[in-house]
Amino acid sequence: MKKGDHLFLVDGSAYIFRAYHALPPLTRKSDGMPVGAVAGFCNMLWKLVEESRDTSVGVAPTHFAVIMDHSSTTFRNELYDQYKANRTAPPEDLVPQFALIREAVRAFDLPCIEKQGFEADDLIATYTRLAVEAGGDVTIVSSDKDLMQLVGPGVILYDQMKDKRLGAEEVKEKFGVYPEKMIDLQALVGDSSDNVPGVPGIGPKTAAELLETFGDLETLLERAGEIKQAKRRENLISFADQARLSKKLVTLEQDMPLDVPLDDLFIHEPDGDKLIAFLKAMEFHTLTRRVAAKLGEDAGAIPAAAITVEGLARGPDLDPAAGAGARAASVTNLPVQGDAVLPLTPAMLVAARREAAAAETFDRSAYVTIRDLPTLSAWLDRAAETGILAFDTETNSLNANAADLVGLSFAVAPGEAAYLPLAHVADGAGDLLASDETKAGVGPQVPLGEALALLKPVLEHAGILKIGQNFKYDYLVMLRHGIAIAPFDDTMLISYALDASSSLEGHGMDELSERFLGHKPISYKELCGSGKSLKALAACPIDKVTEYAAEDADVTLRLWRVLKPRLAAEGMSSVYERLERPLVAVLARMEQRGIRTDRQILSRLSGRFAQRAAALESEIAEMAGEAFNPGSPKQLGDILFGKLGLPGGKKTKTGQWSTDVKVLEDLAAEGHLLPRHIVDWRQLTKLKGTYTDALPLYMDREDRIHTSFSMASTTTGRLSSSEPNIQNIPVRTEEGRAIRTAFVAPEGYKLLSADYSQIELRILAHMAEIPQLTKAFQDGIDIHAMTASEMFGVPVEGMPSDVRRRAKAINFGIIYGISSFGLANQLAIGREEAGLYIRKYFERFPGIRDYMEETKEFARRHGYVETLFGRRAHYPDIKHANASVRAAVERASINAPIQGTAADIIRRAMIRMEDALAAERLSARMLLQVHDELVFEVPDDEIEATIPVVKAVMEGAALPRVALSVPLVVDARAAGNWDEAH
DNA sequence: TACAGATCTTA
DNA sequence: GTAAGATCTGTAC
Repeated sequence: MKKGDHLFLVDGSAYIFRAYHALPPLTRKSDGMPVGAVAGFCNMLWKLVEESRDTSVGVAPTHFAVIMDHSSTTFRNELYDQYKANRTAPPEDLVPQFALIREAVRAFDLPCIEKQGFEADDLIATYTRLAVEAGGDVTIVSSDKDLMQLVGPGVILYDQMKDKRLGAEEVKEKFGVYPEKMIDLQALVGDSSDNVPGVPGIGPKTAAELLETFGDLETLLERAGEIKQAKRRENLISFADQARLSKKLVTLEQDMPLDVPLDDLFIHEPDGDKLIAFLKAMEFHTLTRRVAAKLGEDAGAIPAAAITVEGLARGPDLDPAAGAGARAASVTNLPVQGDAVLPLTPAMLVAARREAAAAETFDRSAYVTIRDLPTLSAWLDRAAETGILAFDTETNSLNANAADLVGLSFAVAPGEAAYLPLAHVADGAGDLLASDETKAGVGPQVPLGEALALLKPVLEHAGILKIGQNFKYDYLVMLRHGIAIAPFDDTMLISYALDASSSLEGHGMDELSERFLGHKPISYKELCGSGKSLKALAACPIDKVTEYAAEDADVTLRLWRVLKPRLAAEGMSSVYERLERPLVAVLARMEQRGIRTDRQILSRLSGRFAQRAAALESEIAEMAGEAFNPGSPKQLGDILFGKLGLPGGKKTKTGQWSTDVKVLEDLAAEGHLLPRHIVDWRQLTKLKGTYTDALPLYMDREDRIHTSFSMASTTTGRLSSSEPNIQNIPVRTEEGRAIRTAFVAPEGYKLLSADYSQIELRILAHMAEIPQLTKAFQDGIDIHAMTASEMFGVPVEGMPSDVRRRAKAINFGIIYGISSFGLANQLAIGREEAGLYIRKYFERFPGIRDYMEETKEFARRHGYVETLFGRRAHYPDIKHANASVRAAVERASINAPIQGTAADIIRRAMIRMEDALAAERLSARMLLQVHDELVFEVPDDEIEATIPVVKAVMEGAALPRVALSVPLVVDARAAGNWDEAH
């Protein structure tokens, strides 16, 4: 080993367990021997060997070894007899595979190193030290945090599964300390899986914070008395020795005796025959083919090695003289396609697809630019052959309602993708003076009309599945060209049905690609720039756009191959097929229609708001004694609590004075006029800035506003609305409600608003099976008054409005996963009183408490909760160590099934609505959805006939899948504008 | 120019 | 106490 050399150390034991648990059980066909972990191990090792030879990715190794654990007892057990005592024995079908895996490493001609009494980590630590001392670099292939202490100059950790390299900075980012402090951090935190005790009550965040403050473990333990938090201080003092013991346990031995010297890990010439013989014996057909192709060997000519369980029991036949490594002289680049063995179960298909996706690479230079009709035609024929066409539109705008097509991209198989430019112009040709010659400067393009004529039958062909990412956009763009795409799949929605979660990332293509394909696609920014340097897509060079656009289609197709089988494997097909996919076209049409808006009303309101705000502003300045920006919480805080010396209450988490409405209202209640004015000023400027000034900017030539609904941005299944958000148009105050009068129906039409009454409480009554609530809903009784009557013993007749108000707040609180803190806030009462109310409520309705506990338990057991229709919301943080974080996640998990079931129900209503209206020959058009409300545009003379149809569809939307024990009630009203209809 | 934080709007 | 999105300010780049 010398300077410039590079040692790869594979943490073999970790590899085995990951391979075993990540993959479904697999047995050798011929004799049923379990080989799943062996298969996973070989695939990962082969991939690593292949990748590491690609010097463009990293530095090619000169030395290479696979390190294994030898046995379960090590020198650490002498330090602490409980070390790793809680480890369970490895699974029965994994045990025989250990020997096979050692055999596999030898087949790869790589040294397989282990030593009695030491862990693999100690061997890794020792080899690492020696290599660094010799001037070499080290890559440790593992993601185990126990190894992070070794990271430093020349030493990195490589997580092969995630394709992540960890240096000192990444360790710091992950754990808050640099690698040299990792030992101290682990000593404090402990490790439950290794039974390292640590200090109770100290987790990674606290440990990093303490080490930041005190420097190192010893100093911290000596000065523990200075710590403010009582519990933490006590624990650090009484468990100091336990922390010191933990430190010994987690410290890796860097100077253990070695049987194989470092220099013997040098990579030799390969012996492909031996590897192929082994792989054939294991009956890993795909990998055998892949390896043979890469090494230029004829697999058929090589006999399988004789490997049997019995043979292994006698001890493997060692051949230390054999060469090493798998270095090919000629590298062929045959993509491996298809599933080698027909998978037998959905889970196996998922695993096979995931494995295939991880192995496939991206070659942007293979993408094709389609410049003539025959080429386009050939691509569409290919789509007809495969039955699959991943498809993406490239446009000049993010707004699908206004976007013009610039080009289309297609993929028919992984790596087989093309771009069809349709409306590209030479750079600088955007202005009116551009001549035809300038436009011709980008080369020939298929005329739009001819391209669409060829595409339409394919995009509407029942035998060809179109695949998109965020397909509503592409659907809408093509709809505007007279093409209604069918059938289709949407990878964004598949991902959403599978993985909706508040803490996981979103479902955008770039994120999904990195998560599932380990590939980072070209970003729009890289292609077109951003900000000032932003260039129109149509003006970007076609060869660059080809790489970008074809890659998007390619990525979409590969994502579909990985994600689609998961639906069946995880039981989520019906959510996707009944609640997600059918809504795409419905929403696309709603967005396309838009809602008519009265520009004059908005402008009059803007004027009125401006005038009143200006008057307030001058009064505010006068009272403050100086002009300042009332819209700046910072300046306002300084004036109120600094200059004027008013009693300031709360501070925000950034240390600023809080000036939110509650603080200001409290001050106003004490008789201060300035805060009152600020509150009024804020309301006026809010209404003006967010609504009356902003809405006209979204109006089209027909005075209609087209919002964009997002189907995949909530955890619960609700939709969201943006640009503009029509789901938060004011309604509570009179001034705010005036804005709703600007949403109108055109001449000869009315707006019809239909909303579910108390849908979430009804769902709660059903799900928690509360007899009193169910009965009240069945009898049509005022539910809040009934609750108040039960709780406070007040008769419903002549009930004071304040008693009902309190009960109403509690009912809502229950849906939100009640806490005494929240209820106290809502009702402006003390925490104790709020807690009393809650206890009283649970006494009256014990079923609700049971339901809440059961929901939390379900979430803890599964990591997700479910709606009545099977939609899942994932909460991976349900067992979070921080109690307040955990409580927040618990509340969310209580709310999600209720909110989500309501969302599912209105989705079902929307999906059925158009057909139901058409069946009655009604021409009502659905325009908006606001969580529990649908807004329609209805011809004057059809209103009477439409209302019962709309109500019937909405009230029956849970059926037949779910028969609720309570009725769903819908209130519907029609008027000239949204305010009066609502 | 980009982003986080505070605030406010809805169901 | 649940679920969202928009706007404005202030600061970092």
